[in-house]
Amino acid sequence: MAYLKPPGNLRRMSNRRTNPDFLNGVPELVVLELLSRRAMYGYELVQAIRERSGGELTFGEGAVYPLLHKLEERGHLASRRVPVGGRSRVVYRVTRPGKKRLAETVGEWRRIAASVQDILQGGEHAIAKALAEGRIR
Amino acid sequence: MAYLKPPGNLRRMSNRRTNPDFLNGVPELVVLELLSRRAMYGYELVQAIRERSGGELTFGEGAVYPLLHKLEERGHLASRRVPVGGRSRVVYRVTRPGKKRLAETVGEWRRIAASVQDILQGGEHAIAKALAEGRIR
DNA sequence: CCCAAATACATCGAACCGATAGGTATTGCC
DNA sequence: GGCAATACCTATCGGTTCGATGTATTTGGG
Repeated sequence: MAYLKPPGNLRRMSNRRTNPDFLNGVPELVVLELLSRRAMYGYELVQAIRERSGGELTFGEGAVYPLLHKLEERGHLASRRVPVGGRSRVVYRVTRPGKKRLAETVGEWRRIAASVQDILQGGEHAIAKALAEGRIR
Repeated sequence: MAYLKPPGNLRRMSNRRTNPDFLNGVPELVVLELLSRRAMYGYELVQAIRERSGGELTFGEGAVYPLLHKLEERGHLASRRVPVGGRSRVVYRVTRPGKKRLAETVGEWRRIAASVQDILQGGEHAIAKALAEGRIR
């Protein structure tokens, strides 16, 4: 069954069904961050993301499971099967390379978020800073 | 000619060439924001984005021009040709619907950025806030 | 004891988006 | 003339998210 967004939230106005604005790369960042604190299985992760973001971020299973597989392939995650009452859970944890990747990703996010913030505030200080550092001339 | 990122920045480790992380929707947001302050032509906009973001955001012509056309098609921008010394510039300004769109986009950005920030800081207050507002249970 | 709901895993394709690479043409400077 | 900078534009490619869909087990209400 599909997970509905909380009732208060209006659906994205354009009837877009893919790649919503600003969410590119966010699932990976969030998954790595949450798993770096505690090993979890896929379904648990889906719930955790929604709860942790106060319902703002809701990545369904269709987004999370393929991502977990991809991250494991790349060596950023490792999994082990845990039998729980006749049912089998696949629990993921972040590997050392995964933690490195997470650190890089967080840095990238912060830099971009700061840049966008600067532009939205019409700030001139970004320009002054860049000039001082010789990044632009 | 392609625009190179500043020398200090390490290139994205995976040899990705398209749709880098976290930049989805950002070009549109930035273009609307900058044009809402001052009408500009395409080439000018490309420079302005780089300068305003201190070299962090560099959207080349190949990203900006198609975006301008798309936004004009949707009625968010209007253009007029201005001949300048035998050369012709296409100057864009934000329409009223465009300003509405900008406001919505800024709101969306802020909400998502705040959510990601919360998760990165391991904050529990997002959960408490959502509980108080009944967004999750 | 039956059935609905929740749990748990998983795949696939549609639609979309940014950027590289390519192209044309003019202007100004040395 | 040669070259950089200005100014515009498009085709195409790779990569991404998410809805739809499917299977199977456990739990709880009546």
